[in-house]
Amino acid sequence: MTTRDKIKAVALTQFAKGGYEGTPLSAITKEVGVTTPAVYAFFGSKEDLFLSIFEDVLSNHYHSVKSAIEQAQDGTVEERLYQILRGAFTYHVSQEEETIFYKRAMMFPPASLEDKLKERFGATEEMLTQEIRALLAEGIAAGVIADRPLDDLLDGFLCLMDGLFLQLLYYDESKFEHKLQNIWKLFWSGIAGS
Amino acid sequence: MTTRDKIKAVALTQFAKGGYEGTPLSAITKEVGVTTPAVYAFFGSKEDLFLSIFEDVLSNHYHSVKSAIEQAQDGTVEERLYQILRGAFTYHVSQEEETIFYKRAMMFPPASLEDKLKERFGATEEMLTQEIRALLAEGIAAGVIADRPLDDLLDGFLCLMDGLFLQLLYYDESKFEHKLQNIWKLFWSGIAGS
Amino acid sequence: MTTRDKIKAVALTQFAKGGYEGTPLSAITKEVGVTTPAVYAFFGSKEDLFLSIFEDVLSNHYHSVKSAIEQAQDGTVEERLYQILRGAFTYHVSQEEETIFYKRAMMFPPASLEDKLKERFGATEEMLTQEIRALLAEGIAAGVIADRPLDDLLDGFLCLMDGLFLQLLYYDESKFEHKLQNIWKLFWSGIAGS
Amino acid sequence: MTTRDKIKAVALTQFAKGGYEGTPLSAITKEVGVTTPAVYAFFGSKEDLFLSIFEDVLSNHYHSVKSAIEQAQDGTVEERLYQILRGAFTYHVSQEEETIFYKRAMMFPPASLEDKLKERFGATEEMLTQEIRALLAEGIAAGVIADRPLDDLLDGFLCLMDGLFLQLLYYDESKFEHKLQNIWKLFWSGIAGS
DNA sequence: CATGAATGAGGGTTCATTCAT
DNA sequence: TATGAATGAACCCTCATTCAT
Repeated sequence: MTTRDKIKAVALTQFAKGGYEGTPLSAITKEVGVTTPAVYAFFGSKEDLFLSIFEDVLSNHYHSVKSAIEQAQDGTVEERLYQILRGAFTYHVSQEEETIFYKRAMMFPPASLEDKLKERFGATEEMLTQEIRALLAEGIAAGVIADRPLDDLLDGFLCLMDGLFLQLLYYDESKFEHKLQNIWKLFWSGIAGS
Repeated sequence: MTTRDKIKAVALTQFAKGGYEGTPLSAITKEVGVTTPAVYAFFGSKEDLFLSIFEDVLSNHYHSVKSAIEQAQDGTVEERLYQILRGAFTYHVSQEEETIFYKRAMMFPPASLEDKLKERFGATEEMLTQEIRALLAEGIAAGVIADRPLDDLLDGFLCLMDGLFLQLLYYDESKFEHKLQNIWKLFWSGIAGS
Repeated sequence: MTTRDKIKAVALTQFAKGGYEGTPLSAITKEVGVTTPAVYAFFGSKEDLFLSIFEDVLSNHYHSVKSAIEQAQDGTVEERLYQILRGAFTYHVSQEEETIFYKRAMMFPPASLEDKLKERFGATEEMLTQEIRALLAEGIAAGVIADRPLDDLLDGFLCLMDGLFLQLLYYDESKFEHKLQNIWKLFWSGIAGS
Repeated sequence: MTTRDKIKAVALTQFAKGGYEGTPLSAITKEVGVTTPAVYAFFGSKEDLFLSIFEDVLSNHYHSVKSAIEQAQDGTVEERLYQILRGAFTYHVSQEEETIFYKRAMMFPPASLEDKLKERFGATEEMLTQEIRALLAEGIAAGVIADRPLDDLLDGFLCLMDGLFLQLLYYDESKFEHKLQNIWKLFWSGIAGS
C-alpha cells in the first residue's frame, strides 16, 4: 500500500469520525507515520485530499448501489426492492467509514466545499432514485403495489432508507440485519396492493 | 435581549450551520456585535457555551415532544401517533436551527464533548420511546395495530421519524406537510391491524 | 510608544534592509519583544502592515518635498531649485530607512503588492514633477536657464535626483553634502542660460 | 541549450523580477519544465545558483563596459565619454534582465550573500571608474573639460549613470535613446571647459 | 541527468483564552 | 459587563534540501 493510499485510508477514517474541520492533517499523517508536508507530495491541499476521498466514496457508493440493482434483476418486485435496500446496507455495514463520510459530507459539508459537494451528489442520488421509481412503477403495473402516486411511494422508500441509515449510526451491526428485515416488512405491508 | 442571549442565539445558528469545530467564537461575536472575550463574561469556555445551548435545545426538544404527546390525549391511537409525529415536526420546522443543532450534535458530536452529549441524549430519547411504545401497545390491544413484536413496531416508527428528519434537511418546508401526511399513511397501512 | 508604533518602526527598518519577502514577521516581533500573533491585533496581515508603513512613508515623503518647495519660495530660480534638491536629500539623509524603504518599494515592489504600490506612487511623483517643471519654465522665462525643451530639462533634473539617491545608498552621509553641492553646480552649469 | 543553461537563464529572469527571497526554486524549475531537485544536479544550493548567475552577469557587465571603452578609442574626449555611456546603456537595454539582476544585487543583496557580493562588485566598478577618470583627466588637459577637481567630475558622471539606470526601470526602451542624448548634452554643457 | 518521495525548518495566520482596565 | 492587548498552541502550507532509484 503506497503512502498516498495510506493517507487516503487514514484520512477517510478520521474525516468520518471528526469531520473536515475537526481533523488536522497532522492527526492523519501521524497515524500514517509520515510528516505533515508529505501530504503535499500527493494532494494540492487539505481540500484536495478531502475531495479526492470524496470522489472515491461517491464512486464506490454509486457502483455498489448499481451492482445491488443489477444483482436484483430476477425475482418479484418485492424481492428486488428489498435487494436494493439490502445491497445498500450491506455496503454501508461493510464500509462503515465510507458511509459515515458520505452522509456527513452530504448532511453537513465543510462550508468551503459545500457547493462543490452538493453538485456532485446530485448525479448519484438521481440514478438511485430513477431505478427505484421504475421498480415501484413496475410493482403498480403488476398490481403488487397499491396504486398511489408514484412520488409518494418514492418518498416513502427514500424516507425508509434515510431512517435506516441514521439508525445505523446508533446501533451496532449485529442487531441490524434483523431491523432491516423487520422494517422492510412493515414498509412493504404499507405499500403492497390489496 | 441581553448580550448573553444574543450570543447564544447566534451561536446556535452558527453551530448548527458550521458545527462546533467549524465555528470560531470570533464569527459568533462578530455577528453579535461584540468582541470575542465578551463570551467569557458569560461562559467559561467555548465548550461551555456549546453545552449551555445544548441544554436549552435538549430541554426545548423534550418539552415540545412532551407537549405534543399531551395534546394528543384524545382521539384514536392512529390520530395520537400522528399527532406525536406532527408535533415533533412542527417543532422541527418552526425551530429549524435548533433541530439541526440537535441532530448534528447527536450524529456527529465534537470529539471533546462526545461523552457528555451522548449521556444527556439518552433520557430525552428514552421518554419519547416509552410514550410511543405505550401507544403502540394500546393500538395492538385495541386491535387497530397488527400484533407484531412491540420492538419491531417501535423500530419502524423511530426509523420513520429519523427518515423524515433527514429529508427535512434536503427539502424545504413548503413540500413537507404533504410528505408527512403521505408517509404517515404508508406507515400506518403497514402497521395497521387487518 | 505603543506596541503598534514599535512594530511599524521596527518593520520599517527591517523591510528596508531585507525587503518584504526577506523579512519574516517573527524577526520584527522578536525585535519588538512581542510574539508574532500580536501583529494581528493591529494589522490584518503582513501585507497590511507593509502598506500601512508605505502610506506613512509616502505621506512623509510628500510633505517633506512639499515643505522644501514651500520654504524655497524666495530667492533666485537657481536657489529655489537647489533648495528642492537639498530639501529632498535632507529628508533622505535624516530618514535613511524611510528613504530606502521608499525606493526599494518603488524599484522592486513585492510581487503581490506591485499594482497597489505603483498606483500610489504616481500622485506623489506627479506633484514633485509639476513643481519642478514650473520652476524650470520660470527660469527659462527669466533667461537664467537655456531655452531648451522643458521636458528635456525636467528629465535632466529627475535623472540628477535619481542618481543622487542611488549614490546615497553607497556613500555615507558625511561625504554627501559636498557631493550634493558639487553635482548641483555641474548640473546648473549645464542648464544655465548664456 | 542544456538544462543547466536553461535553469540559469530562467533563474536570471526570475531573480531579476522577484529577487532572491521572492523567487522559489520551484518557480524556476516549473518554467524550465523540470522538477526542483534537478537544480541540485548542477548547483550545490540555491545560493550557488544565484552566485553562478551573478558571476556571469558580473563578467558580462565587465566585458561590455570594457568593450565599450575600447571601441571608443578614437574621437574626441566628448565622443569617447558618450560612447562609454552609450555602450553601457546599449548593453543595459539589450540585456534588460541582466541589468536589473545586477543592480538589484548591488543595491539590495540577499542578506546571506551580502558580503560575498559586495566584495566582487568592487573590482568591476573600480575598472570603470579608473577609465572614466582617465578620460576626464585627458579632457581637462586638453582644455575641453573645465578644470575642476577630478573627483567632482567623476561623481557627476557616476551620478549621471546611476540616474539613467533608475530611469531605465521606469520608462520603456523606445523613449530612452532620446533621453540619453539629451541628458548627455546637458551634462556635457555642465562640465565642458569654456 | 533527473525524478518522486520525504523531511525539517519555518512562514503567515487563526483561535481560544487570559488579563488588566 | 466588555474591551484591547497579548499569548501559546496549533494549523495549513511552502521551501530548500536529501536520497534512493
